[in-house]
Amino acid sequence: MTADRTEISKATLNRLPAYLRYLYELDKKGVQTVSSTMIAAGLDLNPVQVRKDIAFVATSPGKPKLGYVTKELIADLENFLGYHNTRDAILVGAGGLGHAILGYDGFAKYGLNVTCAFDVDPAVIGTSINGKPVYDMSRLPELVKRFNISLGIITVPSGSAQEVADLMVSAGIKAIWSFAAKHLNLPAGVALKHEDLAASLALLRMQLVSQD
Amino acid sequence: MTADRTEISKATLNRLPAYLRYLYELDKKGVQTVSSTMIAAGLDLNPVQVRKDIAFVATSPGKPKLGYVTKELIADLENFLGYHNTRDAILVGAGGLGHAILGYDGFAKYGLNVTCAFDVDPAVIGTSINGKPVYDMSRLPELVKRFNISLGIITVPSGSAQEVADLMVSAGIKAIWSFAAKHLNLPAGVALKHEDLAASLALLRMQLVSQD
DNA sequence: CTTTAATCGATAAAAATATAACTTTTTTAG
DNA sequence: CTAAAAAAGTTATATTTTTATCGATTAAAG
Repeated sequence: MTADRTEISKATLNRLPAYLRYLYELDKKGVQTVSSTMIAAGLDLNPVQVRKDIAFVATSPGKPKLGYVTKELIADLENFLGYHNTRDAILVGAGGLGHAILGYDGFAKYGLNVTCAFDVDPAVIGTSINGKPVYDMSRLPELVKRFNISLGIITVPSGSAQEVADLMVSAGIKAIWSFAAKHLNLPAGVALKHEDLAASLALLRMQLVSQD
Repeated sequence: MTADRTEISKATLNRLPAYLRYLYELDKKGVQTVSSTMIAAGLDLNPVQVRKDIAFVATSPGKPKLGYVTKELIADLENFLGYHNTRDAILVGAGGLGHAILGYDGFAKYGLNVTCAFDVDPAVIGTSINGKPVYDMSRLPELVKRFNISLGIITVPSGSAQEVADLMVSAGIKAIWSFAAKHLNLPAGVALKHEDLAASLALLRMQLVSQD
């Protein structure tokens, strides 16, 4: 195990970006120091939970009665989340969703740089979306290797998702962010994050139904 | 509480759509019965977990040595997840992501019908995306009330997300699906599902980094 | 300078979730 | 017709995650 002390929990990691966003807001308002109580109140969380989460990432301890120095905590979070350390990624599937992702420049802030896209549709191959070229799928292995890309985004229909994933893996990609409604089978050592919109929707509906 | 026995867990609810998708595949291949072991193997899960999850939704019990009848289990899952019971929704923010969602007809399968969109940009107001009209934001309350819409999708920049959410709530919307990178403050009784792409990305990067 | 109230950090308890162990049932094979 | 195998169902244990408690610290107010 490469764990420094105790491994950071998945749940914590999911909350950190929300803290960071909240801190940006406070900083913009000129708030110098921020307490875990304040963050918890702003994000509807438990103060103790916030404090524990922060303990993982903060380099300097918080002061009683004041809390943490806003700018320092922001820096610590950004470092921890790797926002300063940009990674190149490719995207496969320049359809509706793929188009939207390529068109969104906000990921740069999170240290993600989508360099180009791939597709099989001759209508989009050769075009450029938001300055990012769309290549033929067959060129994927070559380009991934040449630029040493480690992250791939999948926005193809579920029918071809596994095929695309296999191609990515064989080209050397080490992490896949998939928006396809399909379970992907990947070898150990390749990280996967599956964005399951159907599941999200199910969760929301369930809350909705249980009200009336 | 309307809980039949023990309340269904959030984690379970997140897995059910994946089961359903897998069952569709098997059914298409002509597989008559399916065991929890088979599902678990296909989706890299624990068989007991699958069995417990299924116990929540299945109307008829599984048979030892055989498992569940594929078509029956599909029907049970679809019913449970409410896929047959379509809900109307509106979307606010006809930008890149909003455009992609409006253009995607796959949500119908999940019982979600996005009827129309709203925006403030004169360039898109009055146009139609995938057959869905885009109205001026000011008409939102009127239309939500007229058609008794209960679900709203937010795809606006984070700066205006809270404002949009407030408008939705005051118009009578009871569930919000937000893609904005911003914590929303909502009154009790309004359900919220926040799609935090930054958090997803953080999770993925962390796995990636811990490899090398 | 002393008191006060707020907050941190650490530890403990509780709740939720996942995994494992065991028992029962039913099909298939000998 | 009986034994073996496979899988469901149930109960128990372990793990993870959240929440609560307590003493120590310290900026701010009197």
